[in-house]
Amino acid sequence: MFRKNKTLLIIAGPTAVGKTDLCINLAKKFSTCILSADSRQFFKEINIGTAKPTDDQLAAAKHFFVNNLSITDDYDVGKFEAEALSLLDGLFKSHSLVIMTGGSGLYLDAVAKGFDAIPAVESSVREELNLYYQQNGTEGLQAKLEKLDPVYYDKVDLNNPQRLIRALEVCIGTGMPYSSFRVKKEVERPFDILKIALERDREELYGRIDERMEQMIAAGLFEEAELLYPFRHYNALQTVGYKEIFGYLENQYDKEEAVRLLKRNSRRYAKRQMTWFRKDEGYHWFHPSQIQEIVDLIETHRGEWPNNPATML
RNA sequence: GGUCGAGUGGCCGAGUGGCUAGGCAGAGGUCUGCAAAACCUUGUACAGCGGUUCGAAUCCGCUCUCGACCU
Repeated sequence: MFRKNKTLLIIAGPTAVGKTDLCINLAKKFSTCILSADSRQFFKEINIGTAKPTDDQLAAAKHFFVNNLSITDDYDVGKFEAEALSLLDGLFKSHSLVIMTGGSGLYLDAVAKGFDAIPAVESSVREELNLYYQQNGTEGLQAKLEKLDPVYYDKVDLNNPQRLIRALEVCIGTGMPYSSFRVKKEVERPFDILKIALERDREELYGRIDERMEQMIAAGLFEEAELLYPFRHYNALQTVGYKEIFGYLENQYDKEEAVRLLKRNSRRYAKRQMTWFRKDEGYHWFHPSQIQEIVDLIETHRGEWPNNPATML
């Protein structure tokens, strides 16, 4: 077995499954760093509700893409893909193994599988489309798309305004049908990729989610959300953990209901994440406690065997 | 022992003879630049038995369970 000297280890998994602890252990064991692929931990202003690594954890292993953006920044997966690739390029000069972890399936896939190259479109196009949507509804968007890109029109979820708007902004911004860019070809990365996904029993996971939400609340989640209230319209704050509290601050419901929604929406989020990871057959599944099995898999995968198998456990 | 009331899917809850109530929770899924987002799908449930009827969750009887009151 040949030794793979540039391996990107992906650790995926639903929220609260235990990715952070496991990754820090692995980072220490393999003397490497962690690249976060979490679409909310980027933002330095939102802390408690995103379950970011603690200061101690951040100190225990070098992290990238945590607290690197402000909620007022415009950001998207495309940018993340480019930045992550260029960062990895540098990291692989000094590390043979780098860990990427996170719960954002799309972000993980962007790095692992690649995205079609679609020209950037000015944000004003989207703003106009959002306005058009407000005035003409989903039907209006559908009608536009049917004219501009009948091929994609047949494929999209016609009820999903976000999908419709994205396709339209590309059509309008580039003058070419969105479908003409969607070749969906998986790219070959200049490094090897090993994909691991973490799972726990549904009840166990939900129990952890509820418990962690209580901890977040005790740590001041409501207070943090209140401070961020003026920024609630930023995309970064359209997120589980904050939007439920904004509703409470607007007196749409009481605090008890806000807590219920916080927990419920976190559970649902976890469910969606699992749906995403499940359909990807490239993942090796483990319970977070199976660290030894995970280490074994990594070492086997890289063709590296421990000098003395007796010390492994 | 008697009188009265109630018994609807995991929970709440409408429905008084024929038309999928609904909500909550849950489950499954979609996904290429807002993704912790957005969107889709999803339960013949009427306590049991028998009867009336072309047709019953809805009417009648009995049984069971729960509750209230009475003795």
